[in-house]
Amino acid sequence: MALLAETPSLPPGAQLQVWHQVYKRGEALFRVGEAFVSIGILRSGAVKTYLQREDGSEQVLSFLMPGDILGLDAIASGRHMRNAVALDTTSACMVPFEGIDELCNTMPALRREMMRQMSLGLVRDARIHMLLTMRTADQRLAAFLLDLSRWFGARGFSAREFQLPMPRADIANYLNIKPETLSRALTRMQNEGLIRAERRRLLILDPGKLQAAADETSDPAEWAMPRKHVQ
Amino acid sequence: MALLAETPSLPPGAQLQVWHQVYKRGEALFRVGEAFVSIGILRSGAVKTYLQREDGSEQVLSFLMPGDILGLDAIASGRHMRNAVALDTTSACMVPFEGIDELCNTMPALRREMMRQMSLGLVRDARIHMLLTMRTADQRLAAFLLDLSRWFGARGFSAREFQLPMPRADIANYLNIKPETLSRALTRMQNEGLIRAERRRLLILDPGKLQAAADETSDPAEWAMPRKHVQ
DNA sequence: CGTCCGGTTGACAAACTTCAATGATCGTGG
DNA sequence: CCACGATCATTGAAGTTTGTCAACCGGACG
Repeated sequence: MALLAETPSLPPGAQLQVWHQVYKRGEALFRVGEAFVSIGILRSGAVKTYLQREDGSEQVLSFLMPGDILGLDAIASGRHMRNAVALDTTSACMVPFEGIDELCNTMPALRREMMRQMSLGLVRDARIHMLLTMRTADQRLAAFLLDLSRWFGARGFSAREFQLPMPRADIANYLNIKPETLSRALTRMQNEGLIRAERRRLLILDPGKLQAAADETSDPAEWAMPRKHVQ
Repeated sequence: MALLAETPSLPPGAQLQVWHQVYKRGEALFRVGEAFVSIGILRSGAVKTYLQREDGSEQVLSFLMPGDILGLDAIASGRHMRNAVALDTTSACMVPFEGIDELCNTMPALRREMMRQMSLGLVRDARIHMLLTMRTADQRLAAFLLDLSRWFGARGFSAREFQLPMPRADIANYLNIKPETLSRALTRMQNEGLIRAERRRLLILDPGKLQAAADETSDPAEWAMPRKHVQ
């Protein structure tokens, strides 16, 4: 998000107080209910966001990687709507929303970029929805690994070999399965030669088969084919 | 969304070409890939949005009710990112996004309202995420019915008795269960006196128990209690 | 009045969770 | 430097939930 990342090309008289902040593994960037003062752009490291259930268990909502923006869902209420903690040493660029809001009045480009980012957030959430509703744990895992792979690939890193930024428990929680199920799915994929996973190192041996595993359908013919009216 | 709903209080010289449109059950408001020209505010009826999977099956992403806004996720790419079809006779107020975008430059209040709406969309998606990751089909169903109930209640309708705007198959798809499972869950809840469901009419007999069913936890003690660093 | 579609029910199979135990790795303090 | 405990990950066996297949029912509609 170039427009938020730097301060050049600001109209004369405008200023945006921006600062960097570093978080150690486990530190909270913000918590549910906290007043919303600034959004953050992740610079390095990784972050997970999550909510607490009534029964006390937690639900991981998203993993954020460098370039991602935190806190946009807090705009409506002025309070943060989810917890965000660093999964590792993480640095973020914090920008007071007050200032952004002001600048949006005089900088149409910034306003459009903000809206674009929020729109992207909605698209991403739909993507997560599709991920969560895949039939089997293996499918979800395959799709998740491919997502990560593409993320790294798109940024010039190896799409074949990378470090998982989060522990198994968080991946399992995110995919809505138990860690045991995740572990079994991983070993299955290893035995079939799709991947190699040891600790946090992940090696994708056969991207094609991994994609096939993500797309796999139980039934050959139709499934829940859109009914009438679809033409 | 008052600011988008009417055209009064526009600055002199501004105009927003707004029109109403009526869709019959099954008609598409828009489809994936279509150029994004206008957002829609649902006036009456109900809409579902969905995406097609690689295997041809569909995944319902959301149900929209009067007051909800359609198409905000299309801003980033300029193309619609999901299909939207009317679940019943539906009227929507269509507003060209071009015009909104222009007006945002001169109407800070409109800009803020747009951002607020998108932010609300992000919050809602997180809510769906929490719904989808509930443990059992019964929990998801209970939570879903309560959501509907609150929606009606908040708008002056009966929170106890209302019409389900969508068929069973769509509810099941949305909750990521099979229609058979949904049917069984419904009969279970009827047998326990929580609800009464026949055809599309839903009667909530015991809201307290229904809420309890949604919150139910298998294990008494801890589950996935947030680990360290949570203080 | 028969057909079609949406919904329900039963029996069985598959996927996932639960409980329990073991192993590996890592940071910390003796 | 090593030992220790804690965390993280893996595995097995048994239990629960959900999916699958097939049949059936009843209202809507032509």
